[in-house]
Formats: sequence, structure tokens, C-alpha cells
Amino acid sequence: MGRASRAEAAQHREQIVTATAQLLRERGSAGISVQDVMGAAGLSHGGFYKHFASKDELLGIATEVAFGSMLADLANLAGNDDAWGQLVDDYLSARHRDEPGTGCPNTALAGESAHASGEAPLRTAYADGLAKTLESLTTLEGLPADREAARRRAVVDLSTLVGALSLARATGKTPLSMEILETVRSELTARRHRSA
Amino acid sequence: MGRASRAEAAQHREQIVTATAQLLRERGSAGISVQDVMGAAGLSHGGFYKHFASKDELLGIATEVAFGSMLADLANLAGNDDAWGQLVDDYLSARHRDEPGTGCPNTALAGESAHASGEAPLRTAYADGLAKTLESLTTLEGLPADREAARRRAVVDLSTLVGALSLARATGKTPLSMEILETVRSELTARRHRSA
DNA sequence: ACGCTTAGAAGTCGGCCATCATCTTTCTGG
DNA sequence: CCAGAAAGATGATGGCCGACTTCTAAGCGT
Repeated sequence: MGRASRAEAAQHREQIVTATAQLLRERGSAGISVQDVMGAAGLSHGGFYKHFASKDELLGIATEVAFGSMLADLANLAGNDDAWGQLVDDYLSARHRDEPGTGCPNTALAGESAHASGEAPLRTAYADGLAKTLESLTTLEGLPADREAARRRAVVDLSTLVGALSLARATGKTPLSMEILETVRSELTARRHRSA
Repeated sequence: MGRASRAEAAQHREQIVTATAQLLRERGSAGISVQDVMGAAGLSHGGFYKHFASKDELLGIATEVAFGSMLADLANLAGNDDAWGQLVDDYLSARHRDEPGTGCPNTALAGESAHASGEAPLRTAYADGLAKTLESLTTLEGLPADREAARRRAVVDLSTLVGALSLARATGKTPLSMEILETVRSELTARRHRSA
């Protein structure tokens, strides 16, 4: 294949980023190679550096994209009534546990960000995404009146969601994994109803 | 150097395992090489396979050791009154965030276990360690009477602790990281006092 | 003391990130 | 409209580092 048009090239770039955003959440940064992501986009590995300066740069961009789609889903949920119940049920579902590639980057990429160096693009993208997640959660579930209380509750609830999903994923498809999901799910919905 | 005596060899093996248990929690399995762990024990990389069948086997053993010391610490805490407050303060401290190598494997190795294959020694060791952690937490904070409620609370509380520490580590030494630690810490101690 | 076993050291093979020469095709200025 | 220039993609290549195997020599039982 010779050369692609500008539109095609842009599309290729988007495919690379999209594929990386998924593979990164599934396997982690060490689990994917440049060849992997180029192959997923249907391209050869050589042209990668016409699109990105380094693998690290791509990981940062993919992290932004992953957070972007997740925040969009969260915003869509805002209109729904009982948005909180929906959120908890989806987040702590067996489906979300088994499909990290399309799931919440706060959980899937926490370890990646922790191991990345301080200046790595992935780390800054993660910090930005987490901050936006907390803002969105705060406005989602909090009344404007007691905004500070809503913020605190958002921090605690997100911690619980992320921790429960992490533990469930670490144990795979086992009874213990299901116990964690179900216990936290019922406890979290009950707690919200109590204070609502 | 030719060969070491049996006692020296056993000591070498223990050094390898201990160093791995720390490095694994700090950098993750992909972040450490056989050369790294052998170098940490003061040896050359070649002799590794006289001690372990594979890197995966070592990671499993190191995971067991990490959980073992952590469970011992947890058992020591049981005698103390206000063990819960102690636990929360230690777990969500800046020190624990910044020193994963000596910290809780439930958090540090959750992502590793999630990415490992179903039969990997690390994964089975993690599942076993998590189960024991939950049992220990259940007996620590629950009255024998309502054991089921104690178990449920242990699951939720551990999820919250693991999630908060994961998020704090992902954001490093930033104001957001401190906010997460402090918010969850105060919320968790308050919740316990309320129900005690 | 002797040979067999075993711990350790050097070597091997493969994969990964990044680069380059080359080719093909698309933009662009006259 | 068209030729030169540049961009996009390819396959080969380099250098490096990884897990694992093969050689060597020092302990240990008899």
C-alpha cells in the first residue's frame, strides 16, 4: 500500500487510539506492543511514528479518550431518575468486571498510573480524568446546597466502587468475586436510599 | 564463584523471595526482571532456575509471602482496642501510599492478579490471600452474634480502603491524593463509631 | 578421597521500541 | 493541469533487554 489520503490517515490514527484505549484497559501498558495496536488498526508497525512521537504519548492520548467516553456515559446517566441505582448496578455488574476494555478507566488504569513515572502522559491524563469524574459524580448526586458533603460522598463512593471492582477482577469468575459485587452493590444502594 | 553451601543457598533463596515480594508491590510483575531480583540478592541472573521453575512460580511464592506478613500485622492489631481506628489511619496514610513495597498486597497486586492468566500462581495466591484477609477482618470487627453482618461490612470496608489507596497512589503526591486519603479516613472512622 | 550432585556464571534466542530506505500516492504552487 | 515535493505506509534493521538453557566448578555423601 502506498500512501493514504489525509482523511484516511486521520481515520487510521483514530483507529489506533481507539484500539489502544481498549487494549490498554484489558492488558495494561506492558501487555500491549506497538505491533499489537497497529495490527488492531489493520496497519503495519513501521508507520506508527508518523502518528505519534512515542508509545508513551499514545498511551496518554488513549487514556484521555477512555476517560472521555466514560464521562460522556456518566453525563447521559444524569438525566435518568434513580441515576445512582443505575450507576451502581452497572458498575458492579459481572459484565463490567469481565469487559474492562470498555469499562471505567479509573479502575482499569489506576495501577498503570501508579507505576508510571511522574511526567508520563498517562499519569497526567489519569489525574485529569479522575478529577473530572469526581466533579461529575458530585453534581450528579449532590444538591447544590450542601456541595461539600456531596463532594465528600462522591470521593468515598467512588473509592468503594473502584475497590470492589478491582477485587472482583482480581479474583475472576469465582464465588468470592460474585459475593463482593453483590454485597457492595446492595450495601451502596441501601446507603443511598437511606440518606436520600 | 563456583557454588554455595546448602545453608547459603537456602539463604539466597529467601533473599530472592523477600526482594521479589517488595519489588513486585512497587513496580508490578512487568516492571521487574529476573536480573533485578537476582541482583537484589547479590547474585548473577543465571542461577535463578536452580531455585525456581519459572518467573511465574516466584511471583506466586512472593505473593504468598507478602500476604503472610500483612496478615501477621493484622493479627497483631487485633489485641489493640480501637483496632479499627488504627487500621484505617495506617492504611490511608501518606506513608502507606508512598511505600507500596511493604504495604498491603490486596491493593498493590489487584491489577497484577487481574491481568494474570487464570492458572498463574500469583492469581491463586492472591485469591487465597484476599479470602484470608476478609476472614481476618470479619473476626476483627464483628461480634460473633451477627457474623453475617460483620462479613458484609468487612467486604464493603475493604473495598473502600483498597479503592481509596489505589486512587491515591494513581495520583501520587498531589492535593487530590491527600483529599482522597483524608476524606475516606474521616468518613470511615466516623461510620464505625456511629455503629459501634 | 572420589565422583556425583548442585549452585552459580556465561551464553542463546526471541521480542520490543524505535529508525531508516524505499515506494507509492496525494497534496500544492505555478 | 501538472510536475515537484512531501506525506503515509511498508519491511528490514539496530540495539537493547527479557526469560530461559548450557557449561563450570565447588560442596557433600560414601
